[in-house]
Amino acid sequence: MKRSTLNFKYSKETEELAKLAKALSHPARIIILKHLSKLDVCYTGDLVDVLPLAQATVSQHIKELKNAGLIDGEINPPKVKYCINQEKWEEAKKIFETFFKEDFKNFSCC
Amino acid sequence: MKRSTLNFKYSKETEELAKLAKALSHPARIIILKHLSKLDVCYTGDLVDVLPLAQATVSQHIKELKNAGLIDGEINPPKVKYCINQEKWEEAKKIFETFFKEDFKNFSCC
DNA sequence: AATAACCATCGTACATTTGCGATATGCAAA
DNA sequence: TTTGCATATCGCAAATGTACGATGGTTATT
Repeated sequence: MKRSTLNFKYSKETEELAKLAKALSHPARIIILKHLSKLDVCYTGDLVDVLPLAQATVSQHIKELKNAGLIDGEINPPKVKYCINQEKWEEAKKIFETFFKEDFKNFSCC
Repeated sequence: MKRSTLNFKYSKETEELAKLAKALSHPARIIILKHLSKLDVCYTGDLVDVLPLAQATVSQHIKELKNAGLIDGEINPPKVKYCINQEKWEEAKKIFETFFKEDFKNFSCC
């Protein structure tokens, strides 16, 4: 997609926040993360059971969470075990915290 | 879109988090929110100046943030003044905080 | 070797998002 | 009244996201 301002780059910080937010922007992916946070182990089949979606679709959502770095998968055929990536999760937490910590100077704007 | 499980509903909480995350899922919208948090007043033109996008596109992103409830606009022709909706902002903050506060039971999973 | 179980990936269809130029609106100034 | 300014909205094109059935690969079981 074209940019009206040439060579413009969003900051790494901004890009990362947007990317993480996008990973969280679908209810199914929220459910997956919540589910993973409550179990010792978790297989794809477990997730298919708690979601109103076909196996192929769940697998796709899992893939996106992996791409965002929020979860890891351990292949143990014929099953695949998933879990939250602690390090990335803490990073995400901090990024959102920082964002929402912004001070307001416009208390009486609108 | 069809659901493989009939009558399934995501919880209000989950839906709201996903909705807010979607609002934050584009770098331009992050910039807009950050910019608004730093100024007493802010007009559409100011935002067009700091973004690599055409006026029509910026206007569209503003509209989405309004739809998410995160910002308010005060029409004052020919300009429109924008600001962050404090109440919604605090609500969003809490929702993300709660989500990231999840305890982990799978520390040694993968 | 054949079968079954679990899961990722492919191909496809449709919906949504993103972006832009053009146009419309509403007010202020000339 | 005409002009100009700031902005929203429209109409369109391209890109991306969402969902599914079908297929294929890997391992365990028979």
